[in-house]
Amino acid sequence: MMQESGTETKSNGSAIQNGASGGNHLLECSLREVRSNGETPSVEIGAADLAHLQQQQALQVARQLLLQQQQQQQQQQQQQQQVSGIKSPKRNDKQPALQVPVSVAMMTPQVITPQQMQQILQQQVLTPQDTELALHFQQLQEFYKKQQEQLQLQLLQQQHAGKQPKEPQQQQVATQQLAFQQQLLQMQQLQQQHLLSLQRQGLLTIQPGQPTLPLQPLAQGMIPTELQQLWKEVTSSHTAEEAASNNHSSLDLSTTCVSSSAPSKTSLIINPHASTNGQLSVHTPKRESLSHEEHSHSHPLYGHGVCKWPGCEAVCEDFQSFLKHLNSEHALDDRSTAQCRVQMQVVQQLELQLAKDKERLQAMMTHLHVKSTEPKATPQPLNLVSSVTLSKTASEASPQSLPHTPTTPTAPITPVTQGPSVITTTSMHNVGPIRRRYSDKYNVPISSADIAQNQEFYKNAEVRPPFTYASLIRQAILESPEKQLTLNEIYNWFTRMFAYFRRNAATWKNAVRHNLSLHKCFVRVENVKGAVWTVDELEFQKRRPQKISGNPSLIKNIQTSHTYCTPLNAALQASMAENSIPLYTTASMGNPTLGNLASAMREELNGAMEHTNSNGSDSSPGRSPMQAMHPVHVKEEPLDPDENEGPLSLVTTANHSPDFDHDRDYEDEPVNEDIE
DNA sequence: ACCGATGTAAACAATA
DNA sequence: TTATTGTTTACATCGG
Repeated sequence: MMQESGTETKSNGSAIQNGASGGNHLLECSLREVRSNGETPSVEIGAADLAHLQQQQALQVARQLLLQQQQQQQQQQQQQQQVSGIKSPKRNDKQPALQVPVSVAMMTPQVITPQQMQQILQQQVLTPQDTELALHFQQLQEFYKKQQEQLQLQLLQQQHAGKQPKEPQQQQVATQQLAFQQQLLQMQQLQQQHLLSLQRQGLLTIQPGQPTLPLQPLAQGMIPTELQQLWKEVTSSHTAEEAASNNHSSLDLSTTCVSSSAPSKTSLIINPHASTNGQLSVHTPKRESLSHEEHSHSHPLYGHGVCKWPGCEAVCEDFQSFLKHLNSEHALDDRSTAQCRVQMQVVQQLELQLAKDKERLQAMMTHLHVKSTEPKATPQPLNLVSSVTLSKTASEASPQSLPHTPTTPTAPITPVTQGPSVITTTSMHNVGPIRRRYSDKYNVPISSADIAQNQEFYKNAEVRPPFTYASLIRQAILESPEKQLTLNEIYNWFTRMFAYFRRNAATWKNAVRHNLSLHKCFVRVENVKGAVWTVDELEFQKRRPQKISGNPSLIKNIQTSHTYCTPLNAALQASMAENSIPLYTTASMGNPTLGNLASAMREELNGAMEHTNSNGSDSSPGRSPMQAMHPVHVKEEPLDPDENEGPLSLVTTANHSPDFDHDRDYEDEPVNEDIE
């Protein structure tokens, strides 16, 4: 089982990495840019709204055009059937596959209106954390916008080129449709990746009670049955076509080849009325190319010398050749129409998904906003970490009460790990333990919006804290009044402070023990009650001297500085800005009661900010360590019942309050309970 | 490529 | 006997 998990993790991780190099990159970069520039998300979103609205309108027009065209084709088909009666069964089967999705896509304009989005964003006073959420929402929107833009351009291009008759190029149809299918999958992956990034940043949290993954609907439910059927047919016909014309590239089709080898096969793929449209293919650069030229080489369908028509990737030396290629190879025909239909399906589904995500976002923002303003008057339990200002909310009572999206109660926002948690729920079962690396910390915005909020965040969201076990253990010990804790008390601290550690107890407890034994900085001291663990600060500081070796003075500063959060935050922001790391702004870093945070955070960030002037504060024992926490990622636990540890009712500490009895509940929680 | 830090898994022993 | 605690080893991953 373990080996399986490990393997899964590895492969998953690589998959994610590969995906990270995809189209999302630009979006993420731009987002970072926005952040670094300090632009307000509201402005950005407002601009995006306008663009979105325009695109919606254009898209709607395009849809109508296509719809009309399709209707015309349907009529022609009926006429043709009546006259000739020559129809292959497959062809008939194909017809609905191509048309039904179109009608669906056209008739159900389920798009997110800018008004809706703005409503969401304006409904609440944006806290820094909300701002971050808004940014991510914008990021999502940008992604979908690009999708729609591409579709729109395709439609427009077809509209112009459609007046030119064209010859069916069935082989190309098959090939390109297959490639288009791949492109669709790629788009899904992009969305998955995007959602992954959201989740990795803690904006989407694990919700054990919700089975559905964000992307699951996209990969499964989101794909209409008709579309799947179309794909199947495309795939099968592609195979047939390959056998028939394997000597020809998809873009190097001769009329002879098409007419001799593909007629019956193409009928499986494309609308048989293509030839009845009365459109003759004239490979003439059209006037519309002028409009394209206006865009110069920024044509959405052209980039890096390659045609970006879905599934095409034909090499075009220059823009002119691209335009020729576009007009000749992607004229208005059944193939292009079908591709547009598929693309519309894609866009439609993406819109639907966006709507769902938007709802989630709204719920999240509402939840966070409410929580941030939520009165926190609940009496604090007296225990070893009683000094930590903990606000106990109802949601803390049980991991089951984690934030839920009201709109998708059955669709859990999957904790995203480095693995493929966004793929399918079933695949997640095998996702092995994820590794927390420094890079994770860097890539994740620092959620320092509010210490209390962060605490709440990690206490309620099963997001892995971006700290090493050693740092967390140390923090737990330092927070205790006597700077010493039993192992079980350390356990309790973990489960109390992090929802993430309320599951998979066997794993992380083993890690805790392992760290305690491994690191010299943890000293076991025999006590009356047994053994307690203490921290040897010198040893701890010596752990990674190389991290700040570049500037020895930093060590001094770190070890001696008692400036609290604000300077540290400034340093963090500066460093993050230098590293183009998106980060939250700090809302309450200045809270002196939170001074201790730094110790844990600093340890984790030192390595990342070697070049940063360390204004970090020293730890202030007895205070919260959570001054800055980065939602990194959430690990998807393997579904091994053996992972469950029995209730740890060993809390012998007198300070242990009944309020924390739920710690046991966490440990009782089945590891796989949240999955699905 | 190597090494250190880290995380995970597991075996094993001591102890309550 | 069982669970907990503690130690140790092995392996994988990542970044320097």
